[in-house]
Formats: sequence, structure tokens, C-alpha cells
Amino acid sequence: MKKTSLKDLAKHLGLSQTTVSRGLSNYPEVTETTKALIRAAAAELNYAPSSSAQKLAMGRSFTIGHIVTLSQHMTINPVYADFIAGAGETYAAHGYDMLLSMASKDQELATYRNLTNAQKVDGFILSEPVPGDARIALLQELGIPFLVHGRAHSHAEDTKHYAWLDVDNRQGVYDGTSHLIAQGHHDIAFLNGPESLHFALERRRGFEKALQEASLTPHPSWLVSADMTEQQGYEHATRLLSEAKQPTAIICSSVLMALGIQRAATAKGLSLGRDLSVLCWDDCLSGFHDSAQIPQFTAMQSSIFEAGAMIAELLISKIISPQSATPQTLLKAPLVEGKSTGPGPYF
Amino acid sequence: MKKTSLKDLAKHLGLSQTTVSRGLSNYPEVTETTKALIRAAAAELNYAPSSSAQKLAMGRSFTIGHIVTLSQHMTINPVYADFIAGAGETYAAHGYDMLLSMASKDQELATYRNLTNAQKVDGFILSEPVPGDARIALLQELGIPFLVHGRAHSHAEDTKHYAWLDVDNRQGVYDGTSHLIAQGHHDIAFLNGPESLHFALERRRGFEKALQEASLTPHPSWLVSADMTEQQGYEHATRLLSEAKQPTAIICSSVLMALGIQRAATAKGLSLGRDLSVLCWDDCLSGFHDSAQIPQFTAMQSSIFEAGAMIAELLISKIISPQSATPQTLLKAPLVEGKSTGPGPYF
DNA sequence: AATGCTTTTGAAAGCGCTTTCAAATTACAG
DNA sequence: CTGTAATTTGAAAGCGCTTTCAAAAGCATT
Repeated sequence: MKKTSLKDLAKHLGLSQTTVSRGLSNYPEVTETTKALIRAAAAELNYAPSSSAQKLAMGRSFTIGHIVTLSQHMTINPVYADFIAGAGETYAAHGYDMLLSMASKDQELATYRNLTNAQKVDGFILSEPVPGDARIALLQELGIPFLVHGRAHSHAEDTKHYAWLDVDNRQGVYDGTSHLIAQGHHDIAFLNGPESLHFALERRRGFEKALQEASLTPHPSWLVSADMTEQQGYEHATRLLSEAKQPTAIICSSVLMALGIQRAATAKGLSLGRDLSVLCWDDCLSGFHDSAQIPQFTAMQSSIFEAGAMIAELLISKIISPQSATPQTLLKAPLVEGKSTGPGPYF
Repeated sequence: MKKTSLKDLAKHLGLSQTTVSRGLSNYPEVTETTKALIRAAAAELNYAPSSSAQKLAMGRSFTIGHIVTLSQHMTINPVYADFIAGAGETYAAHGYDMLLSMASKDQELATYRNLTNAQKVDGFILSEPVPGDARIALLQELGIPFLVHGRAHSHAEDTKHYAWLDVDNRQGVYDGTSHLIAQGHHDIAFLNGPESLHFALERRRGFEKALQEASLTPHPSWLVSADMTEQQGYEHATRLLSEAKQPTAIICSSVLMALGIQRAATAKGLSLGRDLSVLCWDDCLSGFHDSAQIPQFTAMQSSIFEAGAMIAELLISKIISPQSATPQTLLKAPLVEGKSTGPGPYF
């Protein structure tokens, strides 16, 4: 049995394709009565419009592109997976599809170009921007809407020319650090993420600013940039807790790291919140999020899933009305008190 | 500047659309000379065919659908992320795109149906089949090609009616267990994955079969079904290693669990491979894979990434020649000796 | 009943490709 | 040369929708 086309449906109803098409798209000029008729017949004949025909006729693809580069590790990291999940829900709600494309690093730009030229997508979302990201210039040249998750420049002036949504990493860590200081901690270590990425740089700045304002100078080996894994958290914490002079508080860039720190602390017989304060950045990842009434870890919280949903929403608006103002959204990551911090020695 | 269409290109060349189209698609009836001309002009005018026009004309979408259901945890698990990465590379190599769709559990079937009816995809890949999975019946009814990663039935007879690629979970765990027994272990625990999933059931069967053949009966609390996380590995191992009668070897269903077991063992002052043998299933996940010369863990290895690539390949063949035999591929997961196992007390 | 509006419907022209079928060209044998 | 077969090209008909523009129908007002 062949698929029913609009033509079939129109013939069946004794109406023109035009009216049927309008009826299904809920145009105001079609009477409710005929609309009802049309819908009934459509349901009966199990009609569904062919998306490629629609795309061709309307000149839009109703598809958003996500390109992920498989690095040496061929991996899609969990943060990105969560982000995609958030975006995907929003797409579905708006009738958009998500085109996920894998590319090696050296084919990345070509892939953006091809997808654009073949008109396979109406827009892109860029993830994990690096400083001065080349993709931004390319997409601007191609003239296709896009939204960046994060920013690619440190100076506000440079970020004015493209649309982005970011979380205020600097302010978040600043707030967290200040909080610890106010609680009486003067010896604070920071296990940051990889500082080749922009967000980690921002976090570092927040940390340094808070210390500076309190006239504190950190031990050089207390500010480290590492992969945000449990293992790294464990190793660095173990080291920190073995040195002669030990921090009374550790800030870290992910819940995973915090778990590693906890493991190290437990091994040393230290209790979190009493003997050692731990403060972390919590991306609220589905798998790792700390959703207890009183969270295990005191943290700056900012949901990546929601960021994905918001970005998707912004991009779709931008696609629909390209002339609207370029959205530049800075989210706050509020500090949520958990059980892993407590007063320090100077309290 | 407007996009150049095939018509523009043909006019520019003084040829017909037909010839140009054929030339670009490398039809044999077009002379190499004209082909060269066409290609040069296409490059010059920066021509790229509109994919929706192609799709409409050819009646195919060159797109494969992946539907992921966001469970209560809204998560895309790392195993799936890796699988997708493998499939994605293969799609790209064959000129196919990947449509990733998020759906809640109760909209899952409707989403398969919609994507099919709108002709958005040429085929599907089903992941994480549950016993008697309803999606299989649906897709068969819809008459769209699909491939299952894993199987949905325990009896070989029932799996004959659909295409799948699976790894021999039963045999893998059987081999691993037998190996431990041969090494002199009689007290073996098994931390399996969630037994609601088919693969976990298979693994359990392999475990039980090996024990039975050696006339061993496991302690009931030594066979547990749990989430495959580090935490679960840690907790169950801690429990196992605290009871009066302790296993001399633990088999588990993921590297993550093995890490948890290692943490528990270390905390008890036990050394892996000497005081306790640990054998795990290794999906060779990008992030967690143990690629040392002599791996940390003795493991049954089977790369999910490669499974993704193979399945994609099989599906594309099936789409191209729907009449071909239904592929049913069972991969082996070879046992690779690492440092985490050693002779047991009965050796 | 004729007039001018407003509302509702439809014919037909795209959208940009592929592909069928026929025509034109070339090659080759007689 | 001519006739026939093999090769190369092109006109035009879709693919299944949306949308423009024009026509028809409905309705109230004179």
C-alpha cells in the first residue's frame, strides 16, 4: 500500500490541494468545519506530509546541526551528551530535528561548510569554543544562524559580534571562594579544569580575584589545571593533603573531581565539612547530579541540560526572525550550601 | 549572492541539466572531458546540490534515525555515546546523515512512527533492546529497514525474524569464569549489570553455566544485579570483602565497576591479582578503556565504538538492497589477560 | 436586485533535483 | 557513401509540497 499524498487526500475529500494544505497547517482562512473534515480524512487515510517535499517548497530544513569532533579519544563527553539531550527536547517541541555529524578535527570546518551548502540545516550550535574559534568566522561568512555555548573571547568587546549563551564562570567561582573566605578559610586550593578552554580561564580569574580582595596569596602548587575526572581529583587531593602545609578548603571544577577529593580525604581519615571543606562546580549532569535535599557537596550549580534547552530555544528564534537582536545571555551559577563545607580556622 | 542551482550551472556551461546532473553523479555515459568541465564549473560557482531536492526526487532521505529515550535521569549514557560515535563515522563515510531524536518513554513508539511516515529517515538503529521489544514489531509493520544492537529474545528461533548485531555475552562470561576456575578460583562473585536488559541475562547464564560445569555453587549473595557504576562496584565489593566467607575472585560487567572494586580492595589493603582477582567486561569505551600494553584489568573486550560502525555498515547495505539476507551477527569478546587476575587457592 | 465587501476556495507555478524516453551525434562496417 | 549500431545529449515529466494570484461564494447594504 502506497503512502497517501496530499493529492490523494484532496481527491478523496473533493477539495483542492491548496485548501487541504492550508487546513492541515491551520490557516485562518479555512473554515473550522472544513478543517475538521480534512483532519478526519487525514487521520483516516493515515496521511503524513513528506518532509523533503515540505523542505523543498519552503526552502528551510527544520533541522539544526551539531558537529562533534572525535578527538584522539573518539569520545562524546558526558557533558556534551547532557547538553544535546536538553537541546533535543526543545527541538522536538518546536518540530525541529537534530542532525548530529561526526568529523575529525581536520574535517571539522569542511563539514560545517558542506552541511550549510547542501542546505541540510537551518542553523548550528557550537560547543566547546576555544579562544578565537575559527568556526565563528566561518559561519559568519556562510551567513547561517548559529549560537555558541560559551564564549570564544575574553574581552566583552569581541563577544558582541556573535550570539552566545554562557554561564558566569568567573563570578561563580568568585562567589564560592569569597564564601569560603568569609567562613574563615585562608588556605584554599583550586583544582581547575583544563585551562586551554575558555571557561576554565574564567574560573581561575574568579578564584584569583576573590583571594586578592581578601589579600590572600595562594600556595603556587594549590592552583592546578587538570582533567575533570575522579582520578585527577583523587590524585591531586592526595598530594595536597600530604604536604607539610595543607589547605583547609579545596575548590574544584566538577562533581567528579569532588568525589575524588572525598575519596582522598576519607582515606586520610578526614571528614568533609568538618576537617576539610570542599566546594565544587556542579553541571547538574543527569548521572552525577547531587539532588539530595541538602546536597552532599556545597556547589555552584548550573544545569547543562537546561543550558542546552535554552540555547536551542534562542537559536530557533534567531532562525525564525534573523533580524532580531543577537542574544548574549550570561547565566548565574548560584551557590548552594551542602554538607561538604564548614567554618574554617579563622572563623 | 544567491546559491547556484543546477539550472544556473547548466546555463553557465551551455549544457542541459540532465548532462550536468549525470556528470556530477559520475554516470558512465558522460565523457570524461565534459565531466571535467562540469566539475570545474561546479567548483568555480561553488555549486552544491540541495539535499531536499535530491531527497524528493530520489524518494530517499539518506538519513538514519536514532531515537533515544530520556529516562527519569534524562541521560544519554556513555556507552550509547560511544556507539553513536562509531555509527556516525560510518554514516559520514557513506554520505548518510544521522538524525538524533529525543523522546520520552511514552512517546517513543509514536516518534518512530512519525519519523517513518514523514519519510525523514531511511532506516533505524535500535539500541538497548528489552525482551520482546515492541519497537521491533512496530518497525516491521511500518516496513522500514532497521538493525538491532543486541537481541530482544533469548531463543534463537525468535531472533531469526529481524536483523541484529550482538556480542556473545554468554560465551564471554563463560570463558572468563572458566578461566578463573582453571586458575584455581572456586569462590567467585559476579557483579552483573541490570538484569532487566537482555545482555545482562545472557551474561548471568554464561556465569552459571561455567560454575555448573565445574560443579560449583555460588553463594546466593555473590550474584548481584546492579547499575554499572563505580559506586555500585565499590559498595558491593566492600560488602563482599567484609563478610565471613569471601570470594577470591570477582567478575563484573564494566570497567567502571572494576574501578569501584579496586577502590574497595585497596581500602582493605588487598592487592589486585595477588589477594583478589578481578575480571571485567570491557566495552572499550573511549574514556575508560584500558589500553596499556598489559592492561590493568583482565577483561573480555568488545568495542562498542566498532559495534556502532559495523551496525551502521550493515544497515546501509540493507537499505541499499532490501532483499538481501537478514544479517545476524554474533561477535566474540576475547579474554585478554591483564594484571588484575592471578592464581587462586586451588591452583 | 444590484453593489461592494469580506470570506473561502482553487488553478497553477514554483522549489531544485533525477530520470525516462527520444533525439542527435558519432563510429563503424559494408 | 550509406545504413545501422553505439554513444552522448537534452526536453520534459515527475517527486509532493507551499503559496501566489485570481475567481467564486457569501453577506450585508442600499
